[in-house]
Amino acid sequence: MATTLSTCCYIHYNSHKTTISAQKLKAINQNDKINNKNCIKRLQKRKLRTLAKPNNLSVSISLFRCVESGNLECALTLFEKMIIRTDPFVWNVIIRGLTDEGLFREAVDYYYRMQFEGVRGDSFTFPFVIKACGGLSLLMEGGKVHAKVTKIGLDVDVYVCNALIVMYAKLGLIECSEKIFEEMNVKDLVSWNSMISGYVSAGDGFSALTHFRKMLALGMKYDRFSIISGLGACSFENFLRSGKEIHCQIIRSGLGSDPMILTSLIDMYGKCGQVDYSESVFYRISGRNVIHVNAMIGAYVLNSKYNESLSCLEKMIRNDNIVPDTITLINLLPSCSKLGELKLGKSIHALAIRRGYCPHLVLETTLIDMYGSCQRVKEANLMFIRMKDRNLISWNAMISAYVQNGHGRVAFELFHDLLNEPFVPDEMTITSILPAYAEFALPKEGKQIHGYMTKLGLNSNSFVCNSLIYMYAKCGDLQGAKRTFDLKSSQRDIVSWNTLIMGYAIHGLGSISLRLFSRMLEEGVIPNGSTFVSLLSACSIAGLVEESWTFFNSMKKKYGIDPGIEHYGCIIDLLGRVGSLDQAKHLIDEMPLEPTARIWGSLLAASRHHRNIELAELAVHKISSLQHENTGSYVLLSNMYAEAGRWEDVERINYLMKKQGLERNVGWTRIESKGETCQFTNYDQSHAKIAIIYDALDIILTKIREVSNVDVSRFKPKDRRRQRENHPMFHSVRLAICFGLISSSVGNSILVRKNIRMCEDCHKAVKKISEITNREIVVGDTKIYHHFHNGHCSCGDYW
DNA sequence: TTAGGGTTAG
Repeated sequence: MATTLSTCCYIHYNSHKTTISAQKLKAINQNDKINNKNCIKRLQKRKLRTLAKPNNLSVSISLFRCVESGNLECALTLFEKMIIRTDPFVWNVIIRGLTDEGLFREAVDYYYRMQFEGVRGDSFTFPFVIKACGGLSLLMEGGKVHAKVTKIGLDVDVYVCNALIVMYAKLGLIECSEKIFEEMNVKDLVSWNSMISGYVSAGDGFSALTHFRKMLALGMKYDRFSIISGLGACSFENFLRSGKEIHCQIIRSGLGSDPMILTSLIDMYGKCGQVDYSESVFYRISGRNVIHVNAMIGAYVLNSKYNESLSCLEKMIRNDNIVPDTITLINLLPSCSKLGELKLGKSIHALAIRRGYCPHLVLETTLIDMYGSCQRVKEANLMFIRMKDRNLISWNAMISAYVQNGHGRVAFELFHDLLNEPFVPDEMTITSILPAYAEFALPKEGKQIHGYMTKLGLNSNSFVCNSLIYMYAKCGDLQGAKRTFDLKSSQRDIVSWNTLIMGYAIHGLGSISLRLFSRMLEEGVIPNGSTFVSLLSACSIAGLVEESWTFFNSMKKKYGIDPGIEHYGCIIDLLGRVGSLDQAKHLIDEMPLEPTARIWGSLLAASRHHRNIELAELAVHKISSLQHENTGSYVLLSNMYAEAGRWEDVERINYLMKKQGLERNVGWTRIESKGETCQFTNYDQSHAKIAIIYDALDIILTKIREVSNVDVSRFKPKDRRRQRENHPMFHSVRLAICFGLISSSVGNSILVRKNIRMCEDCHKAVKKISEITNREIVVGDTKIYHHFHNGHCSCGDYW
């Protein structure tokens, strides 16, 4: 359609010059509000008297009828066939038709063509053209049109001014709207409504409400649009009291059954956190429509009542014959994400396709989010790839889906692709990608992304600030985390405290975590469930057994917090650490919550540490039955089998993995040296200084062999070969550490990062290296940081 | 023939 219209615009660019007086026609209707029928009659009457070409009149009428009935193609065909187009009326009808259809570019093109053909725009032309400029989001066009109306003296016309108020608000220039509004000599109801709604769309609910009240104080008569904007202002600012006042006003003024107002009321109460009030409005509506249902579902979702949102739709389909539309699906999908209802999410996707709702930018973005939340990153990616249009939010959703599912490296690649797109990353992009940096990056890279954020002016938001604290801690730069925490005191919240407590925890500095907790209480910050996850992790990693139990028991007693699955996870880690495997298994069986893959993962780690293959097999089986991504647990079990020389079982696991399409992650270790980041894989030969690295490794190998527990001689010859192939002697972590040793000054500490957990043999070896070289060696894996010093590790040999 | 309008993604 758009192409056809554009073609029409340009093919007939040079048409005939004006012969009909525009002023005459303008005079006909200038002050009248007439309906279609009257207009046609009047046109016929007047034109029969004044126009020399009655044929042109009938075309004008037909053209108008076409636009009125929505047949724009027909109107355009008629328009192009007109020999004389000097009457602004026909241009106005066409421009209006295009604007109403959302074809803003074409509408503006016709306006320029009108000028080209020497037809002057009138007070009817400009409101349409200004609306089209607002729709195009082009300040340049809008500004030119504004200059034009000022030049020809139409800047005093109420309709023109009202259109300008709306246009500037849409362009994000609310100050310009304000200026026009203030300078208007005569303001009508639409002027007030446009200004109030402009403030709401600019996110300034306070000014919107002030103007709403001012309008009432001036004795202006308000209408449904004033009310809708007023309620929008209350929703935006969480002004429940004002919302309730407007609700009373609605009832007093007899607007209580207006369907649009009822929708806004449901929405306002939902956004003010009063879903009960939303329900009360909703269930009193007679003749509910799909928009009411959508607003109610939105209110449920916003207030975390996901099951209620699903049953609401079910009831409405059954009792009110409501047919879900695109927005119903968009509102419902977050419930699938939060409840992990992948099956329902897929059904919604299928329904959207069947009903022809796709392609739809928002719907598809919500589907990416749903698939990402339900750990279906492949489906999310497929959705993303197939999208016809993408915006920054869809890119962010895809980056977030990768990060959430542990695909940090792909997320990095996508983030870099995004930098080549015409989008500027926003706070959400940064909070989405920062965990990927946290997962893999080193301090210098962490600082680089922080610098980039500062350049974009994106580090003042509390979400971003907390992500930064986490990222620094996870990059191994605890000082950076602490510095961000101290500097951002104005954006600091409970999440900042929890994050820093967790930051020290993952570095095995549990005692500092505990001191921070005390300071947090002194500052009057009340702990929440996540605080205890951080604290219990701190105790567990640092081996503070007694403290762990004290905190766990105080949660309910002292703070009224019911232990969640994460808290049980920390206690199971702790029981694993002290070797109480039976107790850990017993706790899993007896706890009041359904065990998750993470819980079984804790038991698996404990089983690995205490060489309990039977329990490890059970844990892996449970993880598989939860349909959780299973690569890590299979690899761990496979390694246990290998350590025990059970190669048939290793083969079986490999077969299982292959059957399920799972691939072992290629292990690597990264290190920063003299401004550069180097990455090593096992048995790596690619580094420029690899010969010196292997020489250095040779020198310390003799010492390392003393602590290695891999006794090749106890295997059969065939197994011995395989054992040698899997020997950790040249594992990436050792190569990276040796590179660190030869490229840094004696005494300096060495920091490396791994993408998978350290094997036991390397852990023993690095302890020994720290002793013989008298260096502090810090190794960060996906879970914690190991600080090796003088033959000991901060993890207490449990990770 | 003109202006303002309900529910929509992280």
